[in-house]
Amino acid sequence: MDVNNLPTRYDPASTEDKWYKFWEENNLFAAKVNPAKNPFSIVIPPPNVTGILHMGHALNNTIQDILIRYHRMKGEESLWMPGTDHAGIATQNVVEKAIAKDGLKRQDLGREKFVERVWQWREQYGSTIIHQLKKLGASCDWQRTRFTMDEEYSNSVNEVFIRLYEKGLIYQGNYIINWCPRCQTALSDEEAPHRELSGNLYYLRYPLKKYRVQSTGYRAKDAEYIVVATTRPETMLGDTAVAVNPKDKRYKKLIGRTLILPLMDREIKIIADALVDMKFGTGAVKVTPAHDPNDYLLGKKHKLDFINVMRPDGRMNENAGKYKDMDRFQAREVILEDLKEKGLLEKVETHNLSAGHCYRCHTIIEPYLSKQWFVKMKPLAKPAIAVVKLGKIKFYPKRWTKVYLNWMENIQDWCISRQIWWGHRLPVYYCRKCSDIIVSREKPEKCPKCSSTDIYQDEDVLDTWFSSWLWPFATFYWPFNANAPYTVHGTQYKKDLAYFYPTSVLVTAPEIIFFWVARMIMAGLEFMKDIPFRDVYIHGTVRDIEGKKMSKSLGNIIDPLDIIKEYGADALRFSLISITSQGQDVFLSKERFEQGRNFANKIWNASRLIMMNLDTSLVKTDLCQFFSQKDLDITNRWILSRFYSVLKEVNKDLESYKFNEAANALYAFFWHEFCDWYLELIKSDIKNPHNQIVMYKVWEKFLRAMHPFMPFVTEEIWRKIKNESIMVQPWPHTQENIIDKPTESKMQRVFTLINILRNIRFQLEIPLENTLNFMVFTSRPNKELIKSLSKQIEAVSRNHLLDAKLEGEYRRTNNEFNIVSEGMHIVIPLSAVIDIEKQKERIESDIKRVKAEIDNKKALLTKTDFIKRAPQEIVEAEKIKLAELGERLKKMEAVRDGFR
RNA sequence: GGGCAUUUAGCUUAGCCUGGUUAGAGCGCGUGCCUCACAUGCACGAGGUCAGAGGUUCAAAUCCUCUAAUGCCCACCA
Repeated sequence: MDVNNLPTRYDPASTEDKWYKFWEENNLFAAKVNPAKNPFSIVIPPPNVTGILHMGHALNNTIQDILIRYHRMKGEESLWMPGTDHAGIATQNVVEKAIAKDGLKRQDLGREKFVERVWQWREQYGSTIIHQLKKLGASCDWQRTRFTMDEEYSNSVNEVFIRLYEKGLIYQGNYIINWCPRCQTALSDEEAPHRELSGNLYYLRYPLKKYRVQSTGYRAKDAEYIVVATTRPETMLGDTAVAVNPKDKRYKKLIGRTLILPLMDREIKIIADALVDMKFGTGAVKVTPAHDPNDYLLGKKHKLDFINVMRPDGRMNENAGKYKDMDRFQAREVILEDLKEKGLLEKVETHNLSAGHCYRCHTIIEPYLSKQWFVKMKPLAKPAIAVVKLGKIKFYPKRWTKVYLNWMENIQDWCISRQIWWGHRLPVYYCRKCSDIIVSREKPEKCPKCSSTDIYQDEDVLDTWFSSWLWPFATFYWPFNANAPYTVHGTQYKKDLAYFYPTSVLVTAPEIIFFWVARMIMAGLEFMKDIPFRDVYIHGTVRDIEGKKMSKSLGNIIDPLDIIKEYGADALRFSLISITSQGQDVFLSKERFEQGRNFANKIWNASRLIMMNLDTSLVKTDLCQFFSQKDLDITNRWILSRFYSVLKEVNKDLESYKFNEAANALYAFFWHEFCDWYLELIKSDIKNPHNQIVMYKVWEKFLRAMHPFMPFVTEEIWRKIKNESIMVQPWPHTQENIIDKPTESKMQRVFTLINILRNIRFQLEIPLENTLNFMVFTSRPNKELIKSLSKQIEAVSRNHLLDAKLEGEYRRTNNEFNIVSEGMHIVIPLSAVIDIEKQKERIESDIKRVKAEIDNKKALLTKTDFIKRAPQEIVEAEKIKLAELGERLKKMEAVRDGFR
C-alpha cells in the first residue's frame, strides 16, 4: 500500500460504499448461536415500510450501531435484528394517494386488488429505508430481516390473538372509540393524541315540555327552558337527556321533567348524576350517549337511548333529520343558525378545548359508538409493572420509569380492530345462519353450532401495534409452526430465540413508550414468560435549531442522506452523537456536521503522518513488555497513560449509555492531546524506536476504540496497513498499570511552559523565523524535566533554551525580559525591541488575579470552621496552594519592580 | 388539573447523581500564520453575577425549598 500519496483530504464518498459492501459480503454482521460467547442482542425498532430515513432514525440507529459494534469487538456474540413494520394505516394512506393519481379509490379496486397493490408497492419501495440504513453504516444481520406481514410473522399474530381470546383477554363490544372520519377506522387512545384547539362554548336553550307552576315559588319565565353548554353543537341531534348534579339547587326541582329537544322535537328527560360538574357552564349538560365517552357512561347508567347521528365519513346520517349528508362541521354552522333563528342560542363564549387528532392524518377524531375488538389490559399490565418495579427492566434515563408506571397503572383496554384493508385480518369468523362467533387458526368448514357452511371472516384488521408488540420474539419465528423449518446461518430459529432472548437493550424515542415498549413488555411476559429486554434507552427527539420538531410542513427538515452525501456517514454519526447528551433533545443545524467531517479529516491526516513515517518492522513489539522497560521517556509514558485513562472513561460511558461523553472524550484525546501535543513533540525524532512503537500502539488502539462511532474512516485507514477488517478486531484492553497520574501532571507543567513561551512570542510579535533565547528558573523537579525535554520544547515553541536553573540561582541583569507564571520564571535576554508597556500591563493584571486568589485562600484558611470541619487533606491542599501562590506573587512583584 | 424536563460565554451545550483546582468544549468572534499530516488546519486571545430568592454546609453551578420563564407528556375541562 502506497501511503505516501494519499490525498490531503479524507473523501467519504470513495470509501463508505466500498467497505459496507465488503462487510456485508463477508458476513461480518451475522450473529450465530455460540455457547462459548455471551450473547448481546438488540431488535431494531422496525421502521415503517413507507419510511424514509429522517434524523430521528439516524440518531436511533447510530446509537444501536455503536452498541452493537462495541459489544461485537468486546467478543460478545452480537445480534442486531432488522426488519420493517407494515404500518397499517400509514401504508394504506400512501398507496391510496398513489392510486388517486389514476383517479382511483380503494373501493374501486376492491379489497383483494387493493391489498395486492399494497404488496406491489412494498416490493417496489419497501426496502428504501433498509438501503438508507446501510448508508448510515448499520451493522444489522440483514439475512434475518423480517417484515410484520410475513407469513410466519402473521402466524405469530394469529396465535397471540387466539391465545388471548381463549384466555378471555380479548372481547368484542359496542363502545365509544376514537374514530377518524378521514381514515374511516377506529383508533386506540394512543393513536388519538389530544391537542389544544381554540373553539367556542355554545349555550343552547332546551325548552321544557310544559311548564307547571310549583308551590315553592318558581317563576315561569326562569324555567321555560334549561340552558346547556356544549363545544360540539352538532351532536345535539343525538341527545337523549340533559343531566344535572343532584345537589344543584338551581335544578333540583326540574329533575325528572321532560324537555323538547330543539330542531328534532324529541322528548328527552332531565336526569341527575353526580358526575355533572355544577361549576362548568350552566351546570346542566346535554347527554349524547353515542357521541361522547362520558355521555356513554351516563347513557348506560340511566338506560338512555343511543342515537348515532353520524356516518363513518363524518357526515350526518338519517338520524340527523334535515341535516343528513352534511359534514359534521358544516352541520354545526347550520344548526347554530337554525337555533339562533328560533331564539334558542343564548350566547357563545370563546373556549379552549382539547380534542383527539388522528396520529396519521391529523384529522379531529370523533368519539363514535361502534362494535370493536378490545384487549383487556389490566391482567397483562400487572406483571409488567412488577418487573420494572423490581428493576429487572431498567430505563435510561431513569425518569421514564415513572412515566411508564403511571401509564401502566392507569391502563385502559386496547381497541385493536381497524376498519382498513392493509393488515392482519382477525382470525374471527361468523356464521351467517346463527351468528355464532368462531375464533380459529384456520377458516372453519362449518359452524360448530349449527353446522352451516355459510361462514365469513371478520372484515377488520388488527392494529399495527398488535403485531409490533411481538417483535422481540416473533422475529425468531415464534411459535415455531410445524411447517416452518426455518434456520438461519445454519441454526434453528428456536435455538436462536433461546440464545438471544431476552435481548440486551431496546433503543427508542420517548413517544414510543406507550405504543410499543410497554406492550412488548406485556407480550414478552405473557408469551415468553420472560422480559423482552433488560435495558431501555430512551433518547431525545431531534429538533431544529429553534427547538421545533422537524417536519415536512415546517420545511425545517435536515435530510440525513444529504448530510451523508455532503459530509459523510461518519460525520453524520459523530456529530449527532457528540451533541446528544443522555435523554436530552437534540437541536440540529447543518453546520454541526462540519465538526464531524473535520474530525474524520483530522484522523485521516494524523494517520497519513504516522503511516508515512512508520517503520513496520517495529509494530509487532509487545506493548506490555516494552512498557516495562525503565528507560521509556516521559512523553511516551504520558501519552500511553492518557490513552488508557480515556479508554477507561469511554468504557464506563458506553456501559452507562453516555454516548456523547464517550465520543467527546475520544475526540478531545485524539485531537488535542495526541495530535496537538504528542505528535508535535515526537515529530523531530519520529524515527526513534520508542516513539515509533508508542505512536503506533496508541494510534491503532485509538482507531479500534473509534470504530463503533466512525466505522468507515477507521476501516479505510486500518486497511492501509492490515489485511483484516477493523470491525472484527478486539476492543482495546485497559492497561491499568500504564495509567500514571503523576506523569500526566508532570507533562501538564511542560505544556504550561510551552504555552507561556508561545504567548510571549505572540505578545512580543516575534516572527517565526527568529529564534528566541530563554532561561527558566524553577524547582528542582521542574528543572530536570525541562532539561530532559529541551529538544521537544524548543521544537514546538520555536525557542532556544539557554538553560534551566533553580529559582534561587536567579540574578537580575539589566537587559532582560522577565515573566513569572504558573510556577515558572522565564527570563529572555533582550535583543529585540519589545513593548515594555504592554508587558507591564500584563504582569499587573496577573498580579491582580493572583492577589485575589490569595485573598480567597487566606479567608478560607483563617476560618476556624473550615480548619476544624473540612477533611484534613483538603485543608492541607489549600495550605500548599496558598504557599505556592505566595511564592508566585513574590516573583511577579520582583519582575514588575524590575520594569520600573 | 397532574407529572416530567430545561434555564451555565453571542449561539449550542458538558459538568450536577457522587459538594472541594482558575466552570470545560464546539461554533462564532479578535489577532498572527498557506510551519515539510491536515487552512476541513496551526498558534495566541477575548468572552461566564452557572435564571432569581431563601436554606443546608467549613465549602454550593452541584444538595433542599420556593419563585419565574420555556418546552414536553398525561387526564372522561360538556
